[in-house]
Amino acid sequence: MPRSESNEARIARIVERVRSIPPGFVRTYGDIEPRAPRLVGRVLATTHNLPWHRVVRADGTLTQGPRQRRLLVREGVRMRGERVDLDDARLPREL
DNA sequence: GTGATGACGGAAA
DNA sequence: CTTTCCGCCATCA
Repeated sequence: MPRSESNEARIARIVERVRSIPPGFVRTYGDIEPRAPRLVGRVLATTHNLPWHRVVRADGTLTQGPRQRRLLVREGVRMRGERVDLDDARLPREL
């Protein structure tokens, strides 16, 4: 089966979804791109000017350690120990 | 072309 | 709670 969607379109969609996360909230890699969460990581690592700290793992743990934690806390995101309280800060998936 | 890798997810033990 | 294993998709050596 050929790709039903170009790579650029997929990347653009990921970037858009990351950009649309408001301060004080987060989304998980899986919520952004269910079929390719690792691709989201690649985009965050290679694309500048993105609120990268608002993207966390599915279980609320952080990918970028203390640095990321500090930015989230500063925005008012509630934490449960070392992880984000997803019940409070997680946004619904986009349809 | 093949195989390893990564800012992941989820199930199983 | 932890570790292990496999699926996922684009990149890169």
